[in-house]
Amino acid sequence: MNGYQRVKEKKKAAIKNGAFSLFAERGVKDVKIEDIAATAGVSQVTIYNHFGSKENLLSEVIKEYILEKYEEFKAMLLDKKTFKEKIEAIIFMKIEAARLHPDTIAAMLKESNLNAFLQQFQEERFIPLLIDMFDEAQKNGEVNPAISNEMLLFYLDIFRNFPQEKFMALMRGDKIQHTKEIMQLFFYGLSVPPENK
Amino acid sequence: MNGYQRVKEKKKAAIKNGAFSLFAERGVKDVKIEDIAATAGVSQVTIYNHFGSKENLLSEVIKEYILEKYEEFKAMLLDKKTFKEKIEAIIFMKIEAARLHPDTIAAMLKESNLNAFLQQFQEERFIPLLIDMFDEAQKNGEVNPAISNEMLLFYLDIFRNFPQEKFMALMRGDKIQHTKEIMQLFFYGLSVPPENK
Amino acid sequence: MNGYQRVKEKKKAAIKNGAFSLFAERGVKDVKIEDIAATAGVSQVTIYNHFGSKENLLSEVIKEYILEKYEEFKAMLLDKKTFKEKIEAIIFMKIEAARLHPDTIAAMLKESNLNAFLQQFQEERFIPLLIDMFDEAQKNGEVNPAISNEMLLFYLDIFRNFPQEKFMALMRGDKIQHTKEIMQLFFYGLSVPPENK
Amino acid sequence: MNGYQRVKEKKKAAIKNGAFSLFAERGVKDVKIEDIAATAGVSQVTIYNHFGSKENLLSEVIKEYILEKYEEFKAMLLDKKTFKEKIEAIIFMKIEAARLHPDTIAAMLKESNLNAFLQQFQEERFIPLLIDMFDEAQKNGEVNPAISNEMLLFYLDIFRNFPQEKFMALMRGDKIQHTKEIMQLFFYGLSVPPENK
DNA sequence: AATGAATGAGGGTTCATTCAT
DNA sequence: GATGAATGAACCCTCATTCAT
Repeated sequence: MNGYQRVKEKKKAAIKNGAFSLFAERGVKDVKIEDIAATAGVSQVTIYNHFGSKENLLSEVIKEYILEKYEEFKAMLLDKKTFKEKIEAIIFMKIEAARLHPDTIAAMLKESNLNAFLQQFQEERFIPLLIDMFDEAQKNGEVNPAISNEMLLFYLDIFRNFPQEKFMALMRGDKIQHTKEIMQLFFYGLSVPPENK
Repeated sequence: MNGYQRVKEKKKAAIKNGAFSLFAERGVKDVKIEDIAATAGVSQVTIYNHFGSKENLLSEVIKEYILEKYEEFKAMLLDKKTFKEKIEAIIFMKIEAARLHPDTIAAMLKESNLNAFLQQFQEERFIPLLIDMFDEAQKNGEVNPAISNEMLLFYLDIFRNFPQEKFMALMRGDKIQHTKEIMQLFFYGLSVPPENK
Repeated sequence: MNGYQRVKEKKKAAIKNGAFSLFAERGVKDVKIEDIAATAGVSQVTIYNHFGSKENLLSEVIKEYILEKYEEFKAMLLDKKTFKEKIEAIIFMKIEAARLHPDTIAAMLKESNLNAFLQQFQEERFIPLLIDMFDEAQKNGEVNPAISNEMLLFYLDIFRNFPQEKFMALMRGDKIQHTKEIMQLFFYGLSVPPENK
Repeated sequence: MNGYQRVKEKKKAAIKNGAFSLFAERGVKDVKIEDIAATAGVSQVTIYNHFGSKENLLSEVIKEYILEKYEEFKAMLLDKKTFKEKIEAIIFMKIEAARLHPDTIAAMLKESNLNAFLQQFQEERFIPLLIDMFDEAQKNGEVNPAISNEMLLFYLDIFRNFPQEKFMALMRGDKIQHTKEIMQLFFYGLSVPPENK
């Protein structure tokens, strides 16, 4: 890649970054091309030269975001050793994302026409990683072996999509205590956990 | 109520119902007043005569929806006797709502300027009902008494806001089995429940 | 006229009065039928039953106003004896009108389709009165006999149409002194008046 | 100035000119953006790109007009030597304006939100020029020194605001004779002027 | 005769996108 | 390749007026 192309890629990246932030902050419908152009310090037409349309820009932005998250996620799974650590890390990755762009990511996905892509990505990449993780935990006796794979994924999703504002409010209280409680709820639900008996 | 008023109330109701459905289906921004008018079988101006503005119509529609849900909720709590039944009912109320208007209700609330109203409503009406329910369950030993009120509310919220599409997909499988599993997760988390030991 | 008709006429009068005030205050274009209805305490349709259209209501309102002013004017001319008194009264009638509805009367006339009527009324009724007045004053030596009728009318009009806000501001100062000065200007212009020589 | 700017300025000027004419002819309320766009040979949106809103366009148009008139006025005062010439020129400037846009300028000003600006402009720019002119004329004995500044300004305003249609009608008669008469009225009022005695 | 309800015909404004330099 | 300027297609909302009771 020569110098010229590098500059070009930088511009594209600047546009994408700005667009992502704006989309996440305000929702796709409330972001004008004009805003993205201003944020990236380019003209509106430059955006069209690079991306063709707003919809297209949105798609590219989301794809990049998903890929990035996927790599991060895979690395994390390798890094953490025990099941509990992994679960904890998954939940906190979600929290971090939520803190940065409170729940508009989901809205962004909806506005996009990437359903097929996203589903495929999910099925072929994310889910296998999780299934492996659960399989191992069930073998180790860390997870109730009676629960089906699909239910486990669903359960995890429930925890990964908890309402952010509420969570953030909670975490402004006794953070360590609350974290313990959440993990407890995740592993033992409402019942009294064995170690307390 | 005279003839005029009866007709008027009917029209207003027709507009509200149509507006609610459209808002929930497509998102507020993607619904034109023209669409609502066509759905309700009136002219656009009639909508303005009744509601003043799109924003106002949105507010009224949401307020009505919330109040309705609240009454339904209160009645349900009185009807169900045990804690488990109540929890089950709560989750299934949410599911029913989700089935009818997949997760755009939240988006509607965001577009509205009812934040203050909603928060107050939540704090003064919904939450007291839930706190009472949990208190009683903790006294009865049905719920771990070490868990704080705020954490219990948060936990319930997690379950009430689980991702709909996934849930609907799940329920197209073995419904009874899955329901049992969800309740188990809610009460015992990932751990092996006592009765299975 | 029976009781029924009397009530009806009262309603019409109430509508006209309200309409006149509103038209004069805000300008015809900025007054909605709705406003007039509210001011008169009737429904919009009642206004249509009585007047047929906004334009028509405007016409009737103006006609009535002009006729009233004409009668008042005629009476005043009979009442005042000397030419100076008459001129003074003319100017002050104009001022009074201006104080009540600052310069929107002219705008009202423009919005109406009464040009023909107004011109005829002017020519056949108002102007003859004024011409008589000037003729007499010229015969008495109170007015320069070299000035033509049309120029005299024009000169009078100049004084009757002076800018209101400025005048009102002036009158908040030394009223008596200013009134004297205006009369002096009218009769002697910028030159030093004879009595001061 | 590059090619872009030149074209842009031309377009802006074309829009302003067209807007001014239309506003003056029909009154602000009766001019649609669509009309202005058609007159200037651009699309409606171009007008919004340049001026932001109808109200803003009106303001800019008025401001430009006022500034232009001010410069013209100042130049004229320098050009004319004697007091009488100046007064005559002032009156005829007004007449010319009236001939081009019969008394809708005032209406335009009313519709605008420039009251503060106009008042300041008046007080800081126009009035000082006139005060100087009168001061000098009073020193020279051309004007009755007993008349206060405010009254002189008011008197001049009266003459500058005389009813246009009437004046135009008059001027279709013996123009030179009438002009002489008006000047006479201005300087000597209704009384017999000294030179005729 | 009077009213509550409804409406047709517009008018201002916005925004993604294209044109011309 | 990048930009300033221009635009078509909508959308919200208003108001004089008519309909139905």
